[in-house]
Amino acid sequence: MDYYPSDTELDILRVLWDKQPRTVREVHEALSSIKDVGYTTTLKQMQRMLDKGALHRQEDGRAHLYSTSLKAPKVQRSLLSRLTEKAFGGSAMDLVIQALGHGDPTADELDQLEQLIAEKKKQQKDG
Amino acid sequence: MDYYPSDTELDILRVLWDKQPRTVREVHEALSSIKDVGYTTTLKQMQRMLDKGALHRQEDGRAHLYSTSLKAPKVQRSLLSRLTEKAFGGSAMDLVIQALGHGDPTADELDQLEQLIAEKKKQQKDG
DNA sequence: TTGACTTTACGACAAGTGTCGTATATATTT
DNA sequence: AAATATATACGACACTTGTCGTAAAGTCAA
Repeated sequence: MDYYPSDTELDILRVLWDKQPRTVREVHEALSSIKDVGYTTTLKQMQRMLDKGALHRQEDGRAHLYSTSLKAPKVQRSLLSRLTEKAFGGSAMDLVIQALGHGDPTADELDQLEQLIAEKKKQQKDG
Repeated sequence: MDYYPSDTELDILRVLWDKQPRTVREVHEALSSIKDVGYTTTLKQMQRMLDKGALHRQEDGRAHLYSTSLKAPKVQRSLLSRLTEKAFGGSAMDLVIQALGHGDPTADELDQLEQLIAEKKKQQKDG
């Protein structure tokens, strides 16, 4: 049911989330800047994602234009909940604390987070 | 270099983190409560983890006692940083916000988190 | 000692993943 | 038109993962 993209698939998804649609060449070039991989490797990976329904495409002359209809937040959430389940015994808070403890958040981010916490607390009081 | 346990490996690690050392039988029984899997499957999985160095073992009569020297927080951190990298474009804060937004934290947990944030802010001011 | 159990050791197999090489068709450039 | 470049389609291969089946060896009760 759920779809948990592999690391390489996520590389491709991130490129498309940044800008869609793109040709294989464009995706490949974006990937090249972060890792060394052959063009046909990227092509194959994208074709497999097409088969799975993670991508779709339209003709563009001799080439193809690929897009994804998967939404980043949704994919992120499913990956997070799997990790929460499997590595943190189901405790999302433990995960948050670990993630926060070893990151290097900016002041703005901390403020943003405080605000989110305040909202959560309010929700509890009200509902 | 880094070791990213698979989901099934994590199932086994969590059992051992809870109590060590254990025999294959014990681990298997713990796993049986959460999923339906054959004894030799668990055995094989543990043998593979032994090969990788994720587990070690000592004789105990005819059976073996398995343990892991991997520490939960360390494994959790490496999984988190991979996810941060691959699914959140490197932003740990985005991950935290997603994780928090869809969890259902208790008041205590929120307090704990606020305290952590306060510490972080203090660190910024001081250092 | 003969079964009945329990354990480990192996080998196997299907899926999925990461990576390419080659072939084929279609432009483009000389 | 011939050579060159570029796209897609395919097939292959090595590895990993999840799952078992079966064999072999050790243990224990009848």
